[in-house]
Amino acid sequence: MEAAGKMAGIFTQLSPEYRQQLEQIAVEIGLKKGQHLFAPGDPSRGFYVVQEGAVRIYGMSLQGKEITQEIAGQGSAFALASPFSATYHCFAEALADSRLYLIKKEEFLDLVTGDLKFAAEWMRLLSQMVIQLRRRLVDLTLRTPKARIASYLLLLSEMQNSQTLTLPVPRKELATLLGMTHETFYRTAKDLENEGLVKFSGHTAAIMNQDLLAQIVE
Amino acid sequence: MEAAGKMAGIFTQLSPEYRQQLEQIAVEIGLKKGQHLFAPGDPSRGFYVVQEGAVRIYGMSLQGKEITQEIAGQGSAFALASPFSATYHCFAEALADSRLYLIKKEEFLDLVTGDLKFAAEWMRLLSQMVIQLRRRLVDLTLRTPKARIASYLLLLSEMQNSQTLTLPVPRKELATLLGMTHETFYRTAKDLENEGLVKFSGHTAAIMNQDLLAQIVE
DNA sequence: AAAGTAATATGATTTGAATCATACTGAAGA
DNA sequence: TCTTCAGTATGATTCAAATCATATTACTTT
Repeated sequence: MEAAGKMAGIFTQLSPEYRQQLEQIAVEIGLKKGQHLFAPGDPSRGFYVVQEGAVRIYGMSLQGKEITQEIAGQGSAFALASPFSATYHCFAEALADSRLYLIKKEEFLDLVTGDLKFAAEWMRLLSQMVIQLRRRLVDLTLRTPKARIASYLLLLSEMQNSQTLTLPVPRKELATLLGMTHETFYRTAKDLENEGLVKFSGHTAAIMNQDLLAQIVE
Repeated sequence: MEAAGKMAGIFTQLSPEYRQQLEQIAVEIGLKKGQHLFAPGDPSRGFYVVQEGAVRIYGMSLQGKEITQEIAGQGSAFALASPFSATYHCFAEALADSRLYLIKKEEFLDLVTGDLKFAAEWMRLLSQMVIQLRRRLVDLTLRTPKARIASYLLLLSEMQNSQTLTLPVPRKELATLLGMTHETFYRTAKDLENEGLVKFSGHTAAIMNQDLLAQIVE
């Protein structure tokens, strides 16, 4: 497993102590780009941590429309709720050739249900996921595409602690994460550029005016 | 606290054993219709169980647009993630004169972090909340208003185990729960009526054609 | 019973984002 | 190197739902 500094997402908040315990039982898994790891209804094997590459978690309507729920890059964990569920409830697909750790549900449950402090940390972690998901729900339903993009850029800036951001995936993918079509994303991103707030270039983005960007979020 | 049969929502799944323990530490609280229980940023006191009445949990954009996240009726618990958080993150408002139980976070944490089985159940509960929230997110972004209404009616039917449903709140309120304006709700509901799938009347709804309704969801 | 308010209901209009269409660009593969 | 394909970019059009406006009906409350 990566050093804490390379961990991304909420999973970071777990104590090193317990991350080490998980490391003990982690099983390595390889995935080719485009390969699916699981789909709704598949029996849950456990949760995953991305060692290398990136995995997209998404839901789909029966008409085939998709919404990306999460993009798990290096160090991120996903399907964290699955050890307590019989099946997976969404799709997971490798966005690039990837190496993952699988933490098998049975072994994980043995650990977490046998250690009060570990359990307490895991409850905190799940609670934070609930709170973040609620926030996301409010964002997607109440905010404009422009505000969602601005908000996401500021989030990245905070996570990477820099005004120059490395986008975890092609911009095309960001669109579906932010609940819009890629056309809308490109157009709106261009608007932000024209207003001098950001500058996109390849898989990076530079925040030119943080204050104005924050204003758009509100 | 009510008998298990009167409990609604995910909280029901907690063992009676632990519900009893919570009952020991529950503090009764009264709320007048329209009164606010908490707002984003307020220090979290713990979570609540509705004994009588109904509470609406909602988020708000800075422009004042609202999205109802949850309507907690008799027997439902809300703010279940709050014991692990310093503050509340949304609004809670009484939809009617209500009596609630407050389960204070400190006492709850003492209980849950001191009993491995209780902790395990609570982790399962939080995991299910995560899964349900994800499903809701997919629904709100991918499904049409019509499908969302149909889906909700079927959910109610399942929960109440009947084709004749008691709506927990005025239809007006359901609209914001389902992520649409009340105008859209009334119109779309009327469409469903005209197609002979449901029949609304006051605070009840009758499912006339379950199969067709299920077809619309898909 | 009257008055006032909240909920239900619908019509007309606007609008923001999806959709459809097409083109350009740059990276990866043959 | 040439080809192919994925990603980026924009224009034109459509469309569903929000918004604005206004009634009507059903509850409270006095």
